[in-house]
Amino acid sequence: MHGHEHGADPHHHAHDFDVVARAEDLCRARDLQFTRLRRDVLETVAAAQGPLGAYDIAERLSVPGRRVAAVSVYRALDFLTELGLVHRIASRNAFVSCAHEHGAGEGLVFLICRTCGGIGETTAREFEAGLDRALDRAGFKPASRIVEVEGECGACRERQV
Amino acid sequence: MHGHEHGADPHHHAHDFDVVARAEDLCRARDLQFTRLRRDVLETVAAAQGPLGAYDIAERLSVPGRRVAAVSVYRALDFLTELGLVHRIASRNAFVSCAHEHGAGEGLVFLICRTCGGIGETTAREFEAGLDRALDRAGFKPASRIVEVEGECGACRERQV
DNA sequence: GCGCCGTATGTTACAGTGTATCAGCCTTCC
DNA sequence: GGAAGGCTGATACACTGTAACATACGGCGC
Repeated sequence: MHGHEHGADPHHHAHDFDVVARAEDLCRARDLQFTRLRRDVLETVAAAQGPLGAYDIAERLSVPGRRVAAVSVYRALDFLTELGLVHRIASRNAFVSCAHEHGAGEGLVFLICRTCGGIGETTAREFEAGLDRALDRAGFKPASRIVEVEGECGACRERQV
Repeated sequence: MHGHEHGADPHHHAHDFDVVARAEDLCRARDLQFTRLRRDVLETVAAAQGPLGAYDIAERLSVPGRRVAAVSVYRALDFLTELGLVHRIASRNAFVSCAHEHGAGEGLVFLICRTCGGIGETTAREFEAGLDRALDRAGFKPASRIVEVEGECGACRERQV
């Protein structure tokens, strides 16, 4: 599993090549800089099969003559995460790219496959609504949510049948 | 916020002193050892107002003459987490104690307060059901779930009105 | 041109998180 | 007594993340 499932109709982006185009649009629209480093980091994450750690990214971007420090990668990742182009997987301390548009109340869920190590996504509005009710009961005012499920993705289940 | 909210009727344990008793029962029932280190770690986590990192715990347990290494704390935390006596907060790399009984299909949610830094809990079966449907649609077979919400807890909201 | 300022990046150092490995200790079981 | 297994200690190491400061580059006013 190295793409994304989205909503009730899972579909896969084997390459996610359009993330960069989306990044350019977003940055133009908001008058932000889409620099070389940010592009490199985004492309690296998008090209990866699974989630990448910041130091992995730094290593992949470092070639003899140009060394990219992890701290620079973190800054680029912060920038990209802010724009929603990259997601952080808290339970793995790693990052994945994402070309989707994400709206509020969408109920974004990350699916972490134990077998292939890939990260999928799905959304569930109904679950988001149920969560909101629970938060309301508890008197808690939410600002951000993290929902991560570990298990086995469909592709890996089929493969081992 | 330094207790736990549970279900529709939030209640607080200011001290969680009964966690240790629960640990003893559990270990007796399963023929596991509730050693001094494990007890110390559990008591330290339970006594804390907010989540504690493993190194924090190690430091608090270390006195001149007895130094507790972080690695020992990790082992004890693994043990306690396995029993459900301690929860790991993935987005904070930290741990909290918990005296509840947790059943399957319960929909456990961690509430992380930005203001006081405390960790609350709530549960929402309906939300769990919605999540299960979304996972089913995506063809994903779940093994474990992490739901963490960051925001502002009820106590802090009242305090600043 | 020149200086100023804000943003992005480079560099180093450091703090925090987590695991691997080996050794010793203690209890239990034969 | 001796073997085996579980727990802890100790050291080293890898990985994750941030703080602090310096530098480079581009725009803008003069």
